[in-house]
Amino acid sequence: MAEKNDIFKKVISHAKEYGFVFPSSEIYDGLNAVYDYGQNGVLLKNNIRDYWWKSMIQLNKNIVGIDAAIFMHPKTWKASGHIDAFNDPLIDNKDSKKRYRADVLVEDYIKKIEQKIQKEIDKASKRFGKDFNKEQFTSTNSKIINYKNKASSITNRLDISLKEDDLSDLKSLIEELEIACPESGSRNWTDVKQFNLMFGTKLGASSESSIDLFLRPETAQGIFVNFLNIQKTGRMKLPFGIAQTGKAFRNEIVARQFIFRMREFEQMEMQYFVTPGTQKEWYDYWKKTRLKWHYSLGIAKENYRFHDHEKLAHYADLATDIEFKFPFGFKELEGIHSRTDFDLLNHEKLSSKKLQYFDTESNQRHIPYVIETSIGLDRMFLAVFSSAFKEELLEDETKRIVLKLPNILAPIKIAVLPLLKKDGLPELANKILDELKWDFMVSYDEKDAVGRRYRRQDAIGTPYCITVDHQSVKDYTVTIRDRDSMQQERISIRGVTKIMHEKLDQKKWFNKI
RNA sequence: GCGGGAGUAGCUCAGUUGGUAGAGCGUCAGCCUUCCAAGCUGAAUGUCGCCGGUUCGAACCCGGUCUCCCGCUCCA
Repeated sequence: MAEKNDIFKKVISHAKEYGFVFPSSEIYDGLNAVYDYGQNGVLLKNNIRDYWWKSMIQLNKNIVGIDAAIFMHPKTWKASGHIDAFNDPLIDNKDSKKRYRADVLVEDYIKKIEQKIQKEIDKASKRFGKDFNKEQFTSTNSKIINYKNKASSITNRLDISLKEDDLSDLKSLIEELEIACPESGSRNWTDVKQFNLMFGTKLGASSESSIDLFLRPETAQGIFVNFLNIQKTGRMKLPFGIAQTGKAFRNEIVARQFIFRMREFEQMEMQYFVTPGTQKEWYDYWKKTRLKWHYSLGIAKENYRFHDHEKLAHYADLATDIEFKFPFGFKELEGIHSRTDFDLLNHEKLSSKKLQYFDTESNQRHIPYVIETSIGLDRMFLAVFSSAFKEELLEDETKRIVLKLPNILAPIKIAVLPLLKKDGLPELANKILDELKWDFMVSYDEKDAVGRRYRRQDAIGTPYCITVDHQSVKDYTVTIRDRDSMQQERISIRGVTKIMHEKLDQKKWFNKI
């Protein structure tokens, strides 16, 4: 564990030292769980996004992309269930240090009363046998009437205090009912605190005319509200997908582990709309397809695993996570959910607009079912970055720190290095740079011994270094050095662009998906 | 949110019982070198996380606060 922790620390340091990730507003001591991507980080992040985008949209005839706004109509979050589900009153027990949802504690108490009622019914049923009339018994037995009254008055009070956000009454309720911590039996509670996982903001500059908004906690809803627009203007037929990437915001209670759980983060989501009844087969299809996408990057397969959900979210009928072995253990990287018609159905109810698909074969209208694939871009960044980070011991026992990034994701593809800073080598190197820069992200470096420059490129994961030496000036050839093997080959300068295209061929990667 | 650990140069860290800072690597300028870090010369860089207190004097002691890592909790 200490060793794991060690590697994670090194990964974080490396990310900063080489311009990948910085704490946000660092000169002001940073901001909790907010990070900025640096000059190399932004390239890596863009490349990951691009690899995902192309695999979804460019390579699939029936998937299109959109870019929906971060601000959405407030009703969106009512329909999506986030207003209810992302809004929890929490209470801590001071003795056991355990945290509970205050409303759940009360609900559990009500359940216990219901169990008592059931017990009375069972007892009576046994006693009276065939003659037992449940209706009559429950409506006349004074014990049960008392229980029922108590339960319903608690339920009422809970509903009112939740509706009116009366947190102090919620606490009074817990105290009056003498609810104890299930773990420790202690009744030493903190005040109830409201945790709203959605960030609130206001639309409109003046305070009278402004309305309350939320920053989106997921990008998916931007797709659902545009479902009809896209289906109609794009003449889309089921099954079809809509994909988008973009920022989402969650006010996490605890945000930690570097860029793994941030309050502002980027999602890459695709909603696949299917005919009801076919969701299971498409769920299986996307499970397989998404795992193949991950495998295509060449990161060792044992770093991935599925984790099927037993407890399903309010909208799902099937759900799984693709988990990745981060330096701190296996954690969720991507979610694949069968979301049923939950979202479209609710948007239809709240907007009073029909969000249905007309199936010309069956001549019937229906709300499509949805399979969602949702991956965190920042998590993917961390997965790629941490698994690429290697400290190698070379044969001569010197240490080499190298980022073995998949070529297609590397921030800089090629570094052009004149062996010496004289004899016309820099001039020739710059000529090569000027040719390559139109096709590739290229960097140039002439400072220090060439071996040191190779190491600098290794540290940011540059797959190829082109070195211009004295022979280059004579016969117009250069050497290409491979990051992973550290081997060199000599090629003609005339064919350099073509050869680099072959070496960095995108198809090689996409064909594995 | 609770508990534990930590914050000194870009990175890793040292700093003796309080006397206002150092090293290695890196960076920059130059020299030398035709191919895998650590050759030579020179240089820059820190309000010792921040605020306050104690003291003649604080990187060091005390209080608060911010940030990071770990455990618990939470994570539609």
